[in-house]
Amino acid sequence: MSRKQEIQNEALLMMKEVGFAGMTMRGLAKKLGIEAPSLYNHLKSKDDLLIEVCSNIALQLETQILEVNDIYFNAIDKLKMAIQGHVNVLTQNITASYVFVNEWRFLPSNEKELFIQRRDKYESEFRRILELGINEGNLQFQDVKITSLTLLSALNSIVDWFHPDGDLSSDEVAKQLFQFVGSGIKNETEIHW
Amino acid sequence: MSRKQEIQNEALLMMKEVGFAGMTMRGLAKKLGIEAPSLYNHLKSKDDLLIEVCSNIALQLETQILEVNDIYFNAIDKLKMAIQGHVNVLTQNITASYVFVNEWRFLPSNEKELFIQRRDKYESEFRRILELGINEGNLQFQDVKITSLTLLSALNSIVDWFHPDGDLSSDEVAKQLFQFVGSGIKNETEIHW
DNA sequence: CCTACCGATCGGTAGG
DNA sequence: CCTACCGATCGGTAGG
Repeated sequence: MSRKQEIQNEALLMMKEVGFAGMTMRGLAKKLGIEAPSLYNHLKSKDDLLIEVCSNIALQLETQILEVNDIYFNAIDKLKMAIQGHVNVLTQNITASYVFVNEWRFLPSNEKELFIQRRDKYESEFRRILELGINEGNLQFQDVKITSLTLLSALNSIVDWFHPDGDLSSDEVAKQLFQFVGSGIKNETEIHW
Repeated sequence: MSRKQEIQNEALLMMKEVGFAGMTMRGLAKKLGIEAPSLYNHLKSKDDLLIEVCSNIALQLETQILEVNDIYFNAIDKLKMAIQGHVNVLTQNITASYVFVNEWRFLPSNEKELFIQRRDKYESEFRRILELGINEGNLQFQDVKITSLTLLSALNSIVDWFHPDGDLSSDEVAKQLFQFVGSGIKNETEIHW
């Protein structure tokens, strides 16, 4: 692992623990056993550490959803795949994903705007799947936009509790989250608000 | 509105915009048209501003869930009420709730520990409802703990997009979120993972 | 509510 | 990767 990656990894742990604003370059250097100015031989600013992790996770998520939407499948299967893919990216980079979810809003303004655009695009790809399911007659939602936002937040919430060495695999988590969208209440039960 | 409340309100807006760590007492004072040291006639520390908003929202949520669990009702109705109550508290204090959801982890350590305890208690009250529903035979979940965590995150995500002057009322949002838990996928649809 | 000010700490640079 | 250091800014206090 290169020195730069070591720094990135340590920075991730620190950003998760105290937030991006709470992380100091001196504190980061200390954890690595070097002096703060030495960090700047490997990166050009503190902001860079946040930018790298956010765009890294974003790229993985984007790649995954585009693959799903490129395939000719029905919406239910696409939804499964999209959820599975999303959960996989997050669980395989659990610390980075925690920072991605919780600290992206502290990106410098230019990168923040770009990030928001990418996030909105990603959300719209998810929404496309839900809309396909409605057209196919297999899904029904009052408001697709709210549903997609809520679904993504539900998926992202795994960064708060998932442990890679726990008893649940990424696929098992994905399965549960998929079922959460549609089968919590048994079919026999009458639902009137 | 008292001076202290004016300061709290302005602090909320600023914490939402730049985060608790990003908010400075000088910046806050400037928005209020006074000098930074003057703030300390109304509060004793910057931390106090965060503590107050977090415990304020927490108390409202606790009061509400205990009411629901005190009533003799079936789980489906309780779940509706709990969701409705949660959504109501958040929508009626939308900026404070945003800070509550996103900034509680920057509470000073003593208050943070207390907060986590209260949050866990709240989550367990929600879980009780889900477990009641399972016992009644109207609800089914693979893992109740994960479901309750996911559900609460889904509910909390409204702080990201809800606008009090938008076209959706608090009750309409609650209704949609309730349906999200259990009726996204039509009953006729075969679900096999 | 103000002026004057404190010690501490920040991200980052110069130069080697 | 280091020492030496910069200007800027932080939360907060003293005293009125």
